Amino acid sequence: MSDMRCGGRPNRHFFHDFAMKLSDKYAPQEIESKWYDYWMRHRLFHSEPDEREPYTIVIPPPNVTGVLHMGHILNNTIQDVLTRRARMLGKNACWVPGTDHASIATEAKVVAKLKAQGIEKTSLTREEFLKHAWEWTEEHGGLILKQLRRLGASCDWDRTVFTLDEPRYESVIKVFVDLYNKGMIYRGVRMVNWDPAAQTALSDEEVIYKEMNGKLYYLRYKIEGSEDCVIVATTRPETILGDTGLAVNPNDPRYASLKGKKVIVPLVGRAIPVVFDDYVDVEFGTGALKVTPAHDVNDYVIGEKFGLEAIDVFNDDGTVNGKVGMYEGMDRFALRDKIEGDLAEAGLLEKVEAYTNKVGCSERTGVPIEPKLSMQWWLKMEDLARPALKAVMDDDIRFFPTKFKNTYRYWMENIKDWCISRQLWWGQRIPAWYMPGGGFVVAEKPEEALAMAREKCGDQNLQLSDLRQDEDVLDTWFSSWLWPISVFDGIRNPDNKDINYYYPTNDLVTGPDIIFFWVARMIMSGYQYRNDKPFGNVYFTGIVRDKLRRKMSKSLGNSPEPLELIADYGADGVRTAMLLCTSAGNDLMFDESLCEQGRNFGNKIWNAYKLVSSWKVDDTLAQNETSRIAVEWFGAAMAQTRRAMEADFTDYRISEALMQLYKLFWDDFSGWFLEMVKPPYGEGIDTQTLAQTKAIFEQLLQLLHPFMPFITEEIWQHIAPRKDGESIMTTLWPAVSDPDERMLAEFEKVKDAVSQIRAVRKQRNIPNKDKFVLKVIADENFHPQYNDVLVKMGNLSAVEEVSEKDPAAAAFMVKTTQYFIPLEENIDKDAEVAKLREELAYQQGFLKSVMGKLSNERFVSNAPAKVVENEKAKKADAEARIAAIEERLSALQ
RNA sequence: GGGAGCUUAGCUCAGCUGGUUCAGAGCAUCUGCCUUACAAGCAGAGGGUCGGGGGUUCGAAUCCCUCAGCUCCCACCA
Repeated sequence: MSDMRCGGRPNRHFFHDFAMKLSDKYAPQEIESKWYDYWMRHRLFHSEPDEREPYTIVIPPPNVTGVLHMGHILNNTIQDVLTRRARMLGKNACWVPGTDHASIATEAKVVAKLKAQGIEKTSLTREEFLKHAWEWTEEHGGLILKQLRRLGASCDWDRTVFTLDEPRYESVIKVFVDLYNKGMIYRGVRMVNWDPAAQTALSDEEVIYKEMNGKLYYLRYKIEGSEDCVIVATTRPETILGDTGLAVNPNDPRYASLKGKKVIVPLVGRAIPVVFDDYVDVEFGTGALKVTPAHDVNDYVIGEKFGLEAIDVFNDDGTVNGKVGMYEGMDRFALRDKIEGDLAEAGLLEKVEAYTNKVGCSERTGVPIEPKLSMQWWLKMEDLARPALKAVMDDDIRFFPTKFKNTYRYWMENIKDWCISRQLWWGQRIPAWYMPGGGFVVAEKPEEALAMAREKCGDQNLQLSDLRQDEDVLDTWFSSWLWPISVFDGIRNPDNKDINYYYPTNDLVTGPDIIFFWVARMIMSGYQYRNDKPFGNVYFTGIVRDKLRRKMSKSLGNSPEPLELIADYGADGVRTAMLLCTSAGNDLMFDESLCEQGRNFGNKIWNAYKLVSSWKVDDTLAQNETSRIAVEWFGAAMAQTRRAMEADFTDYRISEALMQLYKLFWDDFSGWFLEMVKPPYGEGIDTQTLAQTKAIFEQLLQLLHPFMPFITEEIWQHIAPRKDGESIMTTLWPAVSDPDERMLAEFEKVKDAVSQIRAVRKQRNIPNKDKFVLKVIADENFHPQYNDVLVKMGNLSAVEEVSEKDPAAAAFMVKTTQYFIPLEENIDKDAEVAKLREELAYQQGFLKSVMGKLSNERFVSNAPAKVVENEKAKKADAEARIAAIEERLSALQ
């Protein structure tokens, strides 16, 4: 993109030098790295506790080996805007960055990488594997945080942490031991979601249901001692190996005769009892359900109820084990096809239908989950959930948008215990040690465990080597749920300076997809370990989609590469693009053309600065009236915007806040203010106006800085002399003040008049250079104090108050005021008359509707007085306009 | 199967507790302009019976009912 600066010399800027030639177009590339380095060099992002009010955000930690995608751009742009704004409001802003070890995802990547090198994980010891994993982490780790710097993220990088670094590791272990000692963690055999690819248990939240095209198989189960059979529909015929029962609904007359009977499992030959349970849906399939307690959650429940055996027929990798003595070693999906064939051959397959159903799949590996009975560690959730639910329902923690409160409540009220153990190596290893004679002890350190074991066993000669530590690690979320506390080391040192100062944090910016995984659990841990909420507000972002509403994904290839976008449009441009199309909780349709808009805005700012910097002071000049008004009016306009932005930020309508500024800068500042104070060609500008313009420009830059940090710093550094180490980011935002509403309203009329003058010029083909006198019949909507503005902005020779209408003129109205532009050539009477009639008809229609209301007794008696007054004013207004139009019409004819 | 949300200009969306900030914004479009900051620009203009139907009300984009379409979340239908 070096051709972006074609024609211009390379931008080389020096502090305090704003007289030199600036390039035509804003070239963000070198400017951005320059200022980021400057901010870093002066440690401007760093925060230490002090007497100021803190403002804290903890980053949702991205996967340590992840790379930046558009979702990160969105999420982190918002966090940066919030952080920079807070900083400029005088708060001690601290945005803590970090990464997540992402146990399953990272372990899977490392396993795959080793496999590519011909190394099987199973051939490695735990220590060897972890060494590889750490190497991988160090090689790829933290790249994403470096990429965030390109975006301008003002994180306190000195505070960068990792969920698996030593303090965080120890914190997790400490919490595990504590919860165990409180009786909230237990070990037990339960039906878990088993991922045969990763070979680990998963929590319910890690299972996603995918619609899959499959088949519904109708199998024949012979009734023992009879030639009849029961037809059973199933989507998983391979699980017949584990069938230990057949269930039918007790109210189903078709099967009433089966009471006390047994049926024979096809191929397997096992005789299994028929049980009667309401769970069975008479409508589905044939109304008969095969029961496989070891491989289906519902079947497990039925099995428990009727004392059916649970036969686990699969190995951990999803292949058939030797328990049944058939099909041993086959993969579960290969088995399905094989069994279909074998059943058909044996005449035990009634029919097969196409069938789509939802299959639970692993969030990480994508393979279908195998429900499996397994010994795991569990965390009781009931007590944890209670205060966490209350906090959100009472708006102690506020959700944006609020609709997620419902989702949250439903989950919290139906919460199930959390399976926290994972059969992986990459993560915090569960601090439980098994004793030779059975039983286990839980302790933070091996030595403590040994002491406890000796105590428990009554054997003082017991050695550490006699104990066997649990092989499993903890769910990644069991470390990230402590994040707002652990980043400040508040678990290990609950009374340290940082945690006491920064906690609770202020805002959390994250996606609704992890509301249960992460948000809810952080709230729980917050109350458990700090007795306080972890954050005050949660801003839920939407999903970044392309303009066709498709989710951005690698496979579709519809996701732009963020760093390329930044290279092409500048970080400020990309940030602006993101912010322009986002609102809390709504998906956003991202289109690269938005980046153009963002870039164009940067260019607009750049050019405005170029203009101002080109002005030469003429200190013999006094400030003219137009400039005086411009400064005063713009102050009011800026105050109005400032106030509106404050409201927008309160509601986290960040897109709106930026749009307010966008319009203020583009329309009001560039289109009106600068044009008003701009000196005529070849002339200088008075000292006061230039100073005031620069002061205004600086304030605009300050307001813009949280959104567009780079360009605002660049110009701010140019616009006035700065010391090394000074930065716009540490200045204070202009305070909120009340705008001069009266002036704003009056000025709107002036703008309207100017606009109409320009329209007349265009309609009549009057060149912009040609000056003329504007005549006006003054009334209460005309404010002569702005005549100089009208003259300058309308390019008039003068404004003249008259009392007579000028029929030979182009006329227009602002509110009730009539203006005339005398024309040298005769006007097109017919066209003018037609136009006036059209306007007349509109006004008459308007008047009629107003009169309709006012003549309606019920309206006058029921509506508030204020509303009625308003209608009366509208009536008077319309009447005045109609009178004016009619007069003009008669003058023309 | 339950729950939540959405439907307003060509596109993306604002419109809070019904009444001149009610029909708006940005982008896109059209028409003029290379006007000495900016064509990545300037000036002007067009464009919507607020998803359909019904109701409440003096008055509905706004409240209620109903239908249609879309989206998301939760749930064990084999």
